[in-house]
Formats: sequence, C-alpha cells, structure tokens
Amino acid sequence: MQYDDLKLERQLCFPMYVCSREVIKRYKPFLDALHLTYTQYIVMLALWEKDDISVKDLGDILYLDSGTLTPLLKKLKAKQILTLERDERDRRSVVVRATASGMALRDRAVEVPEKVGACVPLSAKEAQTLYVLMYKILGSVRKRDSEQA
Amino acid sequence: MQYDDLKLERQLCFPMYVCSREVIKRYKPFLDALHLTYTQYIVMLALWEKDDISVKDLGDILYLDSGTLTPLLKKLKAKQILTLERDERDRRSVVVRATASGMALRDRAVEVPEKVGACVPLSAKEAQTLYVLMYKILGSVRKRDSEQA
DNA sequence: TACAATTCAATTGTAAGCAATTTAATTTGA
DNA sequence: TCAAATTAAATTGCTTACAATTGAATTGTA
Repeated sequence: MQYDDLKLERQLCFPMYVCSREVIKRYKPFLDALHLTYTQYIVMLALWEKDDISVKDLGDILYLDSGTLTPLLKKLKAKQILTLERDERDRRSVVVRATASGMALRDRAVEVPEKVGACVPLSAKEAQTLYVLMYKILGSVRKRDSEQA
Repeated sequence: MQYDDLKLERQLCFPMYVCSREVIKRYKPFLDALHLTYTQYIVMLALWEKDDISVKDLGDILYLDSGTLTPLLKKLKAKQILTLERDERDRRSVVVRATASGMALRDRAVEVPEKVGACVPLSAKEAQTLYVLMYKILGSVRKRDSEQA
C-alpha cells in the first residue's frame, strides 16, 4: 500500500522513543528514594565520573544544552549536592562540583543500575547488541554536529 | 571499582534516551514543513491507521496518557486536522477523527520516514535487530502494566 | 435496583527539552 | 591593537511528559 511506510509498526524511532520513556519510568521508584529525577541522576553520574566539569562539557557528555542544564543544576545546587562557580580562568564558563553530600549520594545510587537492569528482559548479549547499535547511531549524530561547526 | 556500575558508558538506558531525542531532532526539518511536532506526528500516524479512535485507545497505542494527549489533541483540533467528539454510546469516551485536511496531510507525510531513515546509519538488518530488541523490552513493560490492573 | 468500584477525560502542578535570543567574555586576525 | 567573530551560560517561550487528582459516566454486584 502506498502509505505502508507511515505505519507505526514500521517506524524505528517510535519504539526507541517509547522504550526510553518506559525504561526511565522503571527508574522512578529507585530514584525517588534518592530524591532525584532521571535527568538529575545522569547529571550526577557524569559528575561522579568527572568532577570539576564545566556546564558546557557536561552538556556535551549528556547531549543537553544550557537551556535544560541551567535550571536543573540550580535545583541540584539548592539541594546542596553540587556547587556552581564561575571559572576564574575563563569567566564565560561555570564549573560544577559535587559537594560531600553529593559524593555521599553515590553510595546509595550504586544499587540502582542493577535493580533497573533486572526490570529489562534482555540477556547480556542482547543488551550488548542494543548498546552497540545505539552508539552507532549516536556516533553519526555527533559527527554530523561537529561537521556543521 | 566499586562504582563501575554507575559509569555512564555502562548504562543501557542512557544511550536509548539520547538516541531517541537525537533521532527525533532529525525529524524536525521535515515535520516543520508539515507544521507538526514529533508527538503530533505519531498521533497522526496512529489516526491514519485507525480513524474513529478513542483518546484511551490512542493512548494505549502511543503509550501516552490523557494528561499529554488532551492538550495536544486540542491543538490539532485548532489546526483543523482532526475532530473531537463525545462518544454517544459511552459518554466517558472522546472519539478522535481525522478531517479531510488531516487525511490530505498524509500525502505530504509519506516522504518523511524514508528521509529520516537516510539519516540513520544502520543496515536493514541492524535496524531490524534494534527493532526486535526494543519491542522485546516494550513487551515486558506492557505485560507488567496489565498485570498491575 | 442501589451503590461501590471502575473507567475515562480533563485538570493541576512539576520537570524536562529545545530553538532562539541575549549578554558577557574570550579569541582571532587584519 | 582593536574590532569582528566566536563561545558559554542564561533567559524566554513553547511543547511535551507524567503523577496525582477530580468529576462524570458506566459497570459490577450484593
């Protein structure tokens, strides 16, 4: 049929969009206990790996812009789990740092991935395949962005 | 290391979340031409496949609730591409129908999937693998929801 | 039949996302 | 050197998402 390409079941983006949202919902009970939303959680993941990071670099890692990050970081600052300071060497930049209480949160977060993983019915091998394919897509996305610049 | 599970590169949800958003961005130029957002677009995909559908059934297909759909459908109604009417047989329900101009939009939308597909660097086989894995996750999500009810 | 439970859409309030613009700071290069 | 271009964060405005609640309609059942 001439409209077959428009069938929902033919779309690749649609299950990706739904899957992402549904899996994020699985995080909710565990993240509620930490008083974090999913986006706040991945910001903390990035920060736990690389402290003393600029908003810009955080955005590059998480594929988020300052329009999303600025208000979110202000909320996390209000929760006292991170600090925001102008970079003295380049005053355009703002440096994000986890506080002691932000670092302490890490010990409670460490259970989260396994608990959520248990909700996703893929074998290790399937998960790995999915992972590789998504990063293949992301690789092309990032390349395209840097080419435009 | 004891915190290895918290590394961003170990997460499965994170690339899914980013991938979904980045691919949706690829739709933007094509959907702008149709004056549709991505969510509005998938609502129309569902409607083109199954007209005369309740908000509830639309939500089941798209994994969206009335909190998202109600305002979105009102916008599409204002654009005159669909109508919203109480179901006379069950006045709790609201029935969604594409208008003539909503159906006409389908002819312009038919190019979209191919154009976006060209932006995603996966072979047909890889895309199929990705598709199967995501529906495997969604299958378990849906089952869990219906078990709760 | 009554009435309790359920269902559906709508509403409310909160938190993202993101395009586009603005402002301040830095870098480039003529 | 100094003006133009670039960069970074913040802001604005708009559109989702979604949990929780509300209110109206329907269903199930004692």
